[in-house]
Amino acid sequence: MLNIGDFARHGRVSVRMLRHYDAIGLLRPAHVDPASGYRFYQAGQLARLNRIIALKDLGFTLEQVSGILDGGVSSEQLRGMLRLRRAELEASIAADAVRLAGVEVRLRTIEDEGTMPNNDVVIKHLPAVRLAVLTASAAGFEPESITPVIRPLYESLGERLGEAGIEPTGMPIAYYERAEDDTVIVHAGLPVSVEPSDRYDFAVVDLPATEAATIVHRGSMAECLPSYQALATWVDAHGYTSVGPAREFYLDCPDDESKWATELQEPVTGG
Amino acid sequence: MLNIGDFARHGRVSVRMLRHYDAIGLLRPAHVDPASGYRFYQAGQLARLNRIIALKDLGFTLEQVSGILDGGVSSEQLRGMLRLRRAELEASIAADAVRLAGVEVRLRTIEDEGTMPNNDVVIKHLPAVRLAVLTASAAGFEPESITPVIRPLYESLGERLGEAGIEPTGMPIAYYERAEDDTVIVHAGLPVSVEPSDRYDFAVVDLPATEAATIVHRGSMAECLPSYQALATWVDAHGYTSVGPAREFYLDCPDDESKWATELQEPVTGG
DNA sequence: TTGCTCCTCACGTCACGTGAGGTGGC
DNA sequence: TTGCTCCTCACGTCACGTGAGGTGGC
Repeated sequence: MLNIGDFARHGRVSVRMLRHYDAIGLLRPAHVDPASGYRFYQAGQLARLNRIIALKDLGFTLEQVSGILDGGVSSEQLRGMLRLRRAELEASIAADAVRLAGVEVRLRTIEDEGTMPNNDVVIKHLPAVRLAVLTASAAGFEPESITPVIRPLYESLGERLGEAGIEPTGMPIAYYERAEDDTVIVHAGLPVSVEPSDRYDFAVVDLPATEAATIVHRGSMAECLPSYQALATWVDAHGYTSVGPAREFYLDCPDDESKWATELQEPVTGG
Repeated sequence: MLNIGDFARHGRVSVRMLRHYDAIGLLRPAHVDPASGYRFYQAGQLARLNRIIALKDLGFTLEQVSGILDGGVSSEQLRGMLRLRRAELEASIAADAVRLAGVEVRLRTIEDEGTMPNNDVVIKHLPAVRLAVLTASAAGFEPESITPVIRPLYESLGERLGEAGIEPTGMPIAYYERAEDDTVIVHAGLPVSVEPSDRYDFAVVDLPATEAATIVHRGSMAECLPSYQALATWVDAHGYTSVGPAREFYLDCPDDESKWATELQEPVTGG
C-alpha cells in the first residue's frame, strides 16, 4: 500500500490529479483511512492510472476515459470514438495550420514594412439577400467614374420603391461587374421582401449566400481605393480566390460623406 | 447608431460576445442609454470588431488582442508575440500529430484484433538513481533462466547491505544486458544513498535519467513475457527506439508472487 | 396586450493549480 | 517541537453559452 504522495511519484502525476480522479470516481484509492481520510493505493493500481494517462494523452475527456475503462463502451463504440477523435484531431491540425499561415503572413508583412499590417480583413458568411436593383454602366472602377453613376441610380430607385409602396428592409448594397469592353456595370440595390413582378420598373435580384473577405472602409467613397487594395492583398496572401462580383454594403451614410462607413465584400473560396 | 442586436448581426458575432467585450473593456459601445442601459454602436466600430475577430482567429487571447489594438505593444513586441505564437502553433500541431498517430495505431490494432489493445503503455521520465548492485549471468531472457539467478542475488545483496549498515531508500530495480555470447547479464539493484567505496562487497552504480516506455505487469514474473511483448510492440508501433538496457521496477512484492506488481521499463528515444 | 429586444446577475464549462487553514505521525 | 505529509474547502482559469427573472418600446 502506497500513500498518495508515493503513488503520485510512481505514476508521474500530481497529487491533485489523484484527488480529482477520486472525486469524479475515475480512480478510487484501494483504501481510505476512516479516521484521517488518508488515501492509500495498491501498486497494481498503477496499471489503471497508466491506462487513464494513455487515453487522456490521446485527447479523450476524462468522462470518455471513464466510459472506455469501465466497460460502458463496446468495441464497436470504441472504434466510433477513435474515428471521431481522428476527425477532430485532423480538423484541429488543419485549423492550427490556417492560424499558422495567418501568423506567417503577418510576420512577413511586418518585417517587410516595419508596421502593423491591415488587420481589418475578416472572412464572413454572407446570407442570401433579395434586392430591388437598378443598373447602369460606368467608364471604370475609379471612384470618379462610379460616383456620378451610382448617385442618380439610388435616387431613382428610392423614388420608384416609394411609388410602388415598398419599404427597403435594410441598408443599401451595391455590386459591380466588369463588362467585356472593360467598362463597369454598376448595380444599385436595396433589400426588399417582395416577389419579382413585371409591374415594377426595377429588377428584383437574389444575391446568393457566399463566404466573403470583408473590410470596413471609413470615410468618403472617393477614398476607397486603399481599402480595396488592402482587401485584395489580403485575399491573395491568404490563398483565397475571388468568386463573383464585389459588393459594397453601406452601413452608415450620414450627410457628411467623410463619416460614411461601408463594408467592402469580396466573395471568395478556398483559403 | 445600431442597437446591440443589429451590430452583432453585421459583425457576425453573438450579442453575448459584445457584452463580454464591453465588460472587459475591449470594445465599448459608442453610447449607452443611462436610463435603460441599452448599448448603441456606430457602424464604424465594425472596423475595430473585425480587428478583434481577426487577431482572435490567430489564436491570441483577448488580453493580448487588447494590448495589440490599444497600442500598448510596440512593433518590436508585436514581432515577438507573432514569433511566440508561431512556435506555439507549431508545437500544438506537432502534439496533435502525435495524438493522431496514437489514435491511428489503436484503430489499426482494434480493427486487426477486434479488441481493445494494450493501453497500459505510458511514456515517463525516469530520474537518475544510485543503486547497490550485484551481477551474475543467466542463460537467456526467459523467466526460467532469470528467476534462479536473480533470487539468490537479491538475498545476498540484502545481507551485504545489512552487514554494511545501509538501508535501501526504495524498491528494488533490476536491469539486464545481453552479452556477446547471447547470454544475459543480470543486475540486481537496490537504491541507496552512499558514496562508492572499495570497502563494499557490491557495486555502486548510477543509472542515468531517461525517457522510458513503461507497462505495469501484474502477477508472477514467470508470466512476464506477454507484458514485455506488448511493450515492445507498442514501442515499435509508435516509432520509438530502444536505448540502453531494460529495467524492472518491483513495486509490490508480497509473499504470494501471483500478486506482484512490477513496472517494466524500456528506455527509449524519438517517437 | 402580446412579442420582441434589451438588461443584469450568475452558474456552468474542463481539468486541474494554487492557496487557505488545519491535522496527524515521526 | 519542528517538518513533512496529508486533509477539505473553495477560488481561479478562458471566453463565452445558457438560463432566470425582469423591463422598455412598438
